[in-house]
Amino acid sequence: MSNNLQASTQWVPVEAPPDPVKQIIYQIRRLIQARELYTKELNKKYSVTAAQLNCLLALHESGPLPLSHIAKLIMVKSSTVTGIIDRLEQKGLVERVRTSRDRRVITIQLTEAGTRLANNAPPPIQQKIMDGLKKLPKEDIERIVTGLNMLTTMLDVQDLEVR
Amino acid sequence: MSNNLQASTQWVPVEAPPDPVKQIIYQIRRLIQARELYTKELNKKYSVTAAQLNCLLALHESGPLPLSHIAKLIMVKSSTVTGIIDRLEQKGLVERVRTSRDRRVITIQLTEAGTRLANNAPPPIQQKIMDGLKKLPKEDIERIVTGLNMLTTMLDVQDLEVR
DNA sequence: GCAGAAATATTTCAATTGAAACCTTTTTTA
DNA sequence: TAAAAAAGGTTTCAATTGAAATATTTCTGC
Repeated sequence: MSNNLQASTQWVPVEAPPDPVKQIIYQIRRLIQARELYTKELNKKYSVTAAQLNCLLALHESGPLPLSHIAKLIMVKSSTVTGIIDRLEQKGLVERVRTSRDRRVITIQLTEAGTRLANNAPPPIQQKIMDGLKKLPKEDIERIVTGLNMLTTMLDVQDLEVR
Repeated sequence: MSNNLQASTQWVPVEAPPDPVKQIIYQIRRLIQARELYTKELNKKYSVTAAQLNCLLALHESGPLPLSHIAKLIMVKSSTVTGIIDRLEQKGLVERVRTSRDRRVITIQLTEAGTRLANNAPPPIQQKIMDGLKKLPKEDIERIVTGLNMLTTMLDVQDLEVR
């Protein structure tokens, strides 16, 4: 994240845990925190949150989309998307239309203002990660991919049980 | 996460992106989602969320703590902790006391019920990750650690700028 | 064709999250 | 010592998130 955020270190632990397994936990928490701080900063500077920006960019890239499709693209539940679209609509950046033959489907499309914003949009955090990653050698990227893959696979497989 | 969650696949994309950099973004999102789903499930089954559980376990491990110290341990802002402690206090699991000589400090301590719960607590998601990780060979763990390290370092360094 | 199942979207709800403003108390500085 | 700054907590606020319940529409099986 930005350096000033780095400087406001209220939450930064005194030292990183030495146990590698705990390190991973710690790094994941940092990842999530980075995302949270980023969206607040984004909202302050551009009046758009990360989730909203993701919607806008998805629409900009793929054209008008049904709400459920947006949900899949940005990987959140549809009840969450409803709220995000509500706020984007209030700002006049998108609109809900019923163009589909299937009358259950609500299609979301960018307004002119929305398109303008999407064109001059600040980078979403994904972009920041991408920019950073591209500077790394291929082996490192491969390493990160496989590592994360193992992690998420693990989380999907395990069941919730009392120890 | 658990298999039944795997089964309710509304948000699971049709296919994982092939570009390694995009894969990383995707895996991170899955990581975050896993955490979110886990806390909901936890709350449904045990009436305690992940954040609350983390507080309880921190107190159980380290004894009574000032609020600001808890914030550092679980890596969230103090305004967030206030809310979490509020809810734990309502459930009678912790209590606020003023034992410190410094009268600004509020010390949080487990009640008997809180201690009981901490002793029979379901595993926090950290534990699940740890359990899974421990089964992996050391090189893999090392790989994940370094990969995540590079990622978070990257996120800390970069600045928020319009492209 | 019709009853029941499935899909799409919304509403309501509670929890989390951090910023900002604020209060109280302590420490620093002049 | 008095004023200013810093530190610990709380309050208020808006956004995100997913579950559950609901309404509407479409699809399926008979």
